[in-house]
Amino acid sequence: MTDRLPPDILIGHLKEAELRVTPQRLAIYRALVASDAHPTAKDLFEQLQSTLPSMSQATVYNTLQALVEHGLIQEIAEAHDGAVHYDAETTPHINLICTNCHRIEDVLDVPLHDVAEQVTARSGYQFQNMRIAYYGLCPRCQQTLAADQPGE
Amino acid sequence: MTDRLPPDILIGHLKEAELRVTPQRLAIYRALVASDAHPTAKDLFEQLQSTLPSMSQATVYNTLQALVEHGLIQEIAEAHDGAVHYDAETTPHINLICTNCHRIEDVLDVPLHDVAEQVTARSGYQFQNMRIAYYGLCPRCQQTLAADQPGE
DNA sequence: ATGCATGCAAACTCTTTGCAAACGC
DNA sequence: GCGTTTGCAAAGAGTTTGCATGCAT
Repeated sequence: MTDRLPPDILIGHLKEAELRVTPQRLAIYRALVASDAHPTAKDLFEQLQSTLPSMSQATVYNTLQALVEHGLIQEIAEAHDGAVHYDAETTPHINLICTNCHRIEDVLDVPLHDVAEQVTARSGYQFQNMRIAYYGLCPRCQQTLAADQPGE
Repeated sequence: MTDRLPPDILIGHLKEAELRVTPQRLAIYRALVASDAHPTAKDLFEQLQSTLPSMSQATVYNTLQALVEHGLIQEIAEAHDGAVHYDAETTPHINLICTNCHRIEDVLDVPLHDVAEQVTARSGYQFQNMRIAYYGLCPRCQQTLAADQPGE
């Protein structure tokens, strides 16, 4: 778009945040950016077992915490499953959460600035971020449930 | 406003939900409806210690779970403090979350149906509920932080 | 070389569960 | 009286912490 995109743009993000570039951090960050499943710390830990067998759970938690603090990723706690999920998409957007299968999808193309501006104007808060959790049944689960319970 | 409000409207809600009306349930439900602080289970437990000293924490957790399942209250997990907060306001609205003092306020008068409709149309999801978390600095904390750190 | 990051294990918090006694309907 | 709800205590899950070793800068 502007310059060429180096293959290690994530390394650049880490350096700009003044975080040391360790293999663990880079692997966690890469896995999260590559995923669209909004994984938990445990998900990432298990996924990276094959690549970094010696990595500890604490490192995953510490790293995710560091990335959040430096604004590189965001937390999602809206899944109501007791675990914090993470999201590499840091701009305000909508999370679609299926109350049956508990998957989380992103909706990036519904504009939210109007809502944000209205809230800012009325509340006097200084805007930092916004997250919308939309709870519903995904199309797949609608069909499944309709088939299972024809009466309801 | 419309009719007279009977003092035990909450009892009616419990009965409509086919939940037995126990002193513990009523006290928890009342405390939550009366509060605008979006308390956690532990908050409610501690608050009700003086009224119901024999009540156990498990009862608070069980009761809140039952109230959520029957649609009388809602969970808020967006505070990112590791605990689930609860809200007696069950219509879609915006939660204003101060990232400095961690208080949660409601914004009830910003319309959200447009956003909900757009998402429903694009996603094919069957709408159930929506929750908006707006993160920012409340006016009080803006002043406090400005005074503490004049350079930033 | 300096000091931040990692790995390990224990600790901590929040929440859930099992079971007997108590209570609402 | 029947079946749900409570209270207690223990267990469970997710996350954090302390400290010595290792590694990025």
